[in-house]
Amino acid sequence: MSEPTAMTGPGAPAGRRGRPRDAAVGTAVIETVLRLLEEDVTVAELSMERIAREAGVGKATVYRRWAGKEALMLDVLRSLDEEAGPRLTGGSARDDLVALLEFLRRRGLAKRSSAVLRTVVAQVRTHPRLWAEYHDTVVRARREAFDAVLRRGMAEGEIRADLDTELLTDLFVSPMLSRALFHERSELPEGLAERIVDTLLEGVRPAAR
Amino acid sequence: MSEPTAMTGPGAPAGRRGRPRDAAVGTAVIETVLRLLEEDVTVAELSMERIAREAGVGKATVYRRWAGKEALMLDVLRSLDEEAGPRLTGGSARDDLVALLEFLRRRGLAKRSSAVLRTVVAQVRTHPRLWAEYHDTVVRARREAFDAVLRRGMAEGEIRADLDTELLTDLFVSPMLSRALFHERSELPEGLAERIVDTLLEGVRPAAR
Amino acid sequence: MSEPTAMTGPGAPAGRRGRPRDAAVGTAVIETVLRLLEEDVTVAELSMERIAREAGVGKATVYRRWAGKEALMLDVLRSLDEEAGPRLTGGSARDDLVALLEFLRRRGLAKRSSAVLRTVVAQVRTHPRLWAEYHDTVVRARREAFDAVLRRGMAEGEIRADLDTELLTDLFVSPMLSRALFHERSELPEGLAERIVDTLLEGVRPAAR
Amino acid sequence: MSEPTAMTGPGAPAGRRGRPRDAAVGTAVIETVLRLLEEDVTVAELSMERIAREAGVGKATVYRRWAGKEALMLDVLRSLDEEAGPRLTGGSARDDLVALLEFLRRRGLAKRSSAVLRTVVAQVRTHPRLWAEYHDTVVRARREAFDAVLRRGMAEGEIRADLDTELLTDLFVSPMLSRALFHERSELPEGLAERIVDTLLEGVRPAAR
DNA sequence: TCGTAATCGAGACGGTACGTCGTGTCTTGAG
DNA sequence: CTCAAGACACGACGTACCGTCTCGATTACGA
Repeated sequence: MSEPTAMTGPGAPAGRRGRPRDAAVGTAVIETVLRLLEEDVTVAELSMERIAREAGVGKATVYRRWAGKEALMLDVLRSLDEEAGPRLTGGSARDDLVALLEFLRRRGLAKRSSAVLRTVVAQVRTHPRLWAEYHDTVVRARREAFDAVLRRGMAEGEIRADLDTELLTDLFVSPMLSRALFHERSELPEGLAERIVDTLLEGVRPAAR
Repeated sequence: MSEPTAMTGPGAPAGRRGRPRDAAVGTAVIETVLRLLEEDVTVAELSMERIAREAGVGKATVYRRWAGKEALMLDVLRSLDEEAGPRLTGGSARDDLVALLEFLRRRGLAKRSSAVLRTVVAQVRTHPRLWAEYHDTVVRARREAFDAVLRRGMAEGEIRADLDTELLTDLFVSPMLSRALFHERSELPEGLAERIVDTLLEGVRPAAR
Repeated sequence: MSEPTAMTGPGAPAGRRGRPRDAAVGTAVIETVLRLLEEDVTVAELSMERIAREAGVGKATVYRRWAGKEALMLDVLRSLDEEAGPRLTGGSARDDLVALLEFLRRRGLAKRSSAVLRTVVAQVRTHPRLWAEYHDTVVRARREAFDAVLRRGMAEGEIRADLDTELLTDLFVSPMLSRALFHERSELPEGLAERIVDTLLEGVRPAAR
Repeated sequence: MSEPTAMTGPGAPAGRRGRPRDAAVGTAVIETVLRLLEEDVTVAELSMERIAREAGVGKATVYRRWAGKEALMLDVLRSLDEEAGPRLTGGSARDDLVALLEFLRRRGLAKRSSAVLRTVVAQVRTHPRLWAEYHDTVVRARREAFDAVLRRGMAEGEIRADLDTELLTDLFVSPMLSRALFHERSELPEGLAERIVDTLLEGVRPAAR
């Protein structure tokens, strides 16, 4: 996990004296949340009370690390994005775009990730401060990866240079994201990444052009 | 509003004996929720208790019509989609697609709709059954409108006929939707609909064509 | 039943026009309460809602006749005292006192009466106006019967004339009443009336006198 | 107060881990009930909600100690019987009987006790299990005190030895109790205890003896 | 080797909301 | 005007969580 939210995370808060924080506690809590979400526990049924109970941890201990349920959820969300992003070939922009989308598709398919994404994102979304924080770290990084690939593609003549990369990123990312967040897993079939990228590259207007 | 949730809405439930339900109650409740959301009341502060109190309605009366907060939110959500969809010119597919997206953009800009969309969607999203219900009514209708326009465009040679309309719909809709749900209002500038449609039509690959 | 409480009872209220009251309704309600009490339904579980439901009667109809649960209970209570009191021999005062107490004992034994007495009295007790009303009708009549017998006994030299009949009535009645109201049915054995009366007559101080 | 009801009272429940119960809470609640009853608050107006609010205590905290309103009332009732019973002279049985009854009379006169007795007894009475519990503790103790005095009186020839002490206890206690519970305070005049005891000792039959 | 100090699990605490039920009133259509 | 049915505003019920607060026990660091 990166740096936790407000109270600082599992490690000791600084150079204090006294019993140091047990790093295992932070892990146990986040793992418990993930486990419960995998077991189809609704986010609405996910009370701090229950999380602490199932993690075998005191409630105060949880609040010592996170300011509230949403702050905890933010860290849960971030824990998913710790895995290294996709390796980019550095070859054609088309292949890199496919790789980036394929990464999103695979994450949407993984039971763990998908459960979290589908429910937790909705929760964090409703807390402006936390959403901003999530956006600034995870989302921004993802967009910047796209941005970089797109700019390189423009430079190398593979992508039209007269287009806004912000808009382009949305055109590529949002179809995959919307399926991962709002649809069934069955709507993330193999080859989807390629189809999205290629359709966008070719355009929807027929041949004749 | 279409047919309400489970307990059936403001109208009489089935039998006809006894005092009939007061249709004004259903309206008052939904209007109250919309008002509170416009007043920047957090979803967390939106208790059934408060809704009933501010609507001047008994709590039991609310529960007589909706099974819970989320079911109520579903109807609130549906109430937003009652407004007539966009008039389609029946002219070029391109113009109809723009019209459909422009409708979404305008709704995302409207204070009322936007506040509700951002928060209520999050609530309904966490309840699979309700989300499915929302999807089956509102979302499906929207997708079918796109589907119809796309098929007509294919028939008339304006759209490539070798593409899956499901995927195409996602390509057109999700960029606009994702901005409405996840970004700031400032990211729904005028002309966005045209830019999305035209970029998709032309394709992202440069020149040669 | 004597005259009901406030709204006047089962008969039509006076010389009104319109559909006359159904006398069967009043009966049905009181019978239903008695039946439920016999079935060991606590008085706390006895809601107006349930009474009306089980009597197959509209709630408003009940409220048209009684001002509330306690007023209804008062009438239920009174319905028990409609049975003719004990036949007094007019012979010795001792035998009449025994007869009066024996009547109370038998009523305390009867399942129906006992259930009502044990629970309903407690309820009515907490409503000063209703208690006064009950006292003025049922209780006063009982005390006056004792009073008459005692005065006759005094006149005929069977009872000490230097005692207050109010106090004497309490001495005779309250032991039986307290067992009927607060103890088990098993504590109302045959012969209890005689033992109370005779002990009181003889006195508790030993022989020597 | 003796041992509270079911959940056990103000003290810790069993285990020893966790924050111990605050003894002040139990006291505050019972005192609040007594205060409200003294302020002529009807038993119907005595909601758990209000008790908790006025005691400045969380509702859950009340329910942690008492299973319901009636169980709480039982403890309120018991709190009245904590005051030391009357000092018995150990002299004549007659004087001890007077002292015991005089104690009951005074309690019936005290505003606090009287208000509680009249209303709380009614509540507890309607719950067989709680009434039994009250009976087994408070009432039994009172009866045993009478029983002891009576047996001593019998042994010393002051009381007829051929009588059942159970019945005798009822003969002495119930007249005073019935006035305390069912009559006005004015019917507990000074000297009442003596009159009851002496009348019972002498007997009601005149002269001849 | 001792405090001193922050940690831990446990669980009580004052609140607030939950969803249900009962109260007494009302509003239907039928008689 | 009555009736059964049942909706209505209100408010209490008993439960569950929230975030805070003690407890006793544990575990480091600095004196």
